[in-house]
Amino acid sequence: MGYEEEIFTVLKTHHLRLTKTRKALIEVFFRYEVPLSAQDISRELSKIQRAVNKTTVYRELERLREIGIIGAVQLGDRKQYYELALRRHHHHLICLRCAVVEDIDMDERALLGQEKRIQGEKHFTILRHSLEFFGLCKMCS
Amino acid sequence: MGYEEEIFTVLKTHHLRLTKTRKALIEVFFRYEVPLSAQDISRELSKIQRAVNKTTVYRELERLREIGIIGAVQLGDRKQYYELALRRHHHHLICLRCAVVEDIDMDERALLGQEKRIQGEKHFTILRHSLEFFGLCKMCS
DNA sequence: TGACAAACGCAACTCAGTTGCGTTAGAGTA
DNA sequence: TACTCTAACGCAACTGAGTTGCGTTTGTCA
Ligand SMILES: [Mn+2]
Ligand SMILES: [Mn+2]
Ligand SMILES: [Zn+2]
Ligand SMILES: [Zn+2]
Repeated sequence: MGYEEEIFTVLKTHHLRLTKTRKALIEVFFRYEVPLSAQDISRELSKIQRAVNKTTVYRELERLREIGIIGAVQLGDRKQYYELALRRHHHHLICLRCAVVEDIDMDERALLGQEKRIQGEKHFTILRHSLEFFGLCKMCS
Repeated sequence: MGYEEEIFTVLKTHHLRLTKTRKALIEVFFRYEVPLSAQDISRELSKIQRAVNKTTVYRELERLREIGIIGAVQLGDRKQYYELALRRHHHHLICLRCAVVEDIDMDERALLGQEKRIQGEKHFTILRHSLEFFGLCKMCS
């Protein structure tokens, strides 16, 4: 079963319908590898003649996040960004000048070790972490 | 020279005056070890009979950030938080249920190694990183 | 094909932060 | 101490991201 089919199965188990809007919105995430904001989504849907009200976009993003299809990312400005949660865990490089975003894979074994230590010391259950790198991209530095 | 005096010297070199408001605002940061929002600052200033207009708070926070006295932190909600930049580099544990925030120190040697590798591979100049841990605190888990 | 809940659009709203502009007040100088 | 210059301040109006309530439409399943 491909990723898209898997997603549609997840929707079904949550009694979420496969509307044209929802399908188009999920496809937007498949077409971009960078985190997208509500406005990004709106713009992309308009481009393909599937314009929707912004309330729908926000509600949809929240629903997809709740059921784990997308995940929220914070890139340092006041917006929420989202990306497909099925991508393997990774972090981002964010250019402070041109705002370009790049996915970054890294060996997190040391980090997971630290998490384990912190959980023990602080009696805090760590569920997730956010790690983003800010700086200047090739073009801007 | 103590920290406060050092800060006041920095202000002077940037031609920033030592107003009652600015002094009180900086002292608020010294009294709390957790990141503070503009509203937190406003509330604390009101408590000590030094209430100021919110525009002043926002402008002041931005100025202090520009000259490096405070640094911005993002804790997952839509607000900006700030803390004294003179604190040694550290990260945070954030409880997803009660929102309590705790400073966390960790060995970042492995992380700095990864940064070096990324800089080389991606031709991206990393200037800073944000690393926050989300989960459930002792009381909430 | 009918019923029912999910999805949708719209307008009005909230909340964090910003802008323009006129007034007030530190701080260096006379 | 008074003078001057500009940083700092308050206020009102605004912006932009996201939210809410509610009435209407549409998918899905029987
Ligand atoms: Mn990504
Ligand atoms: Mn801290
Ligand atoms: Zn760049
Ligand atoms: Zn808690």
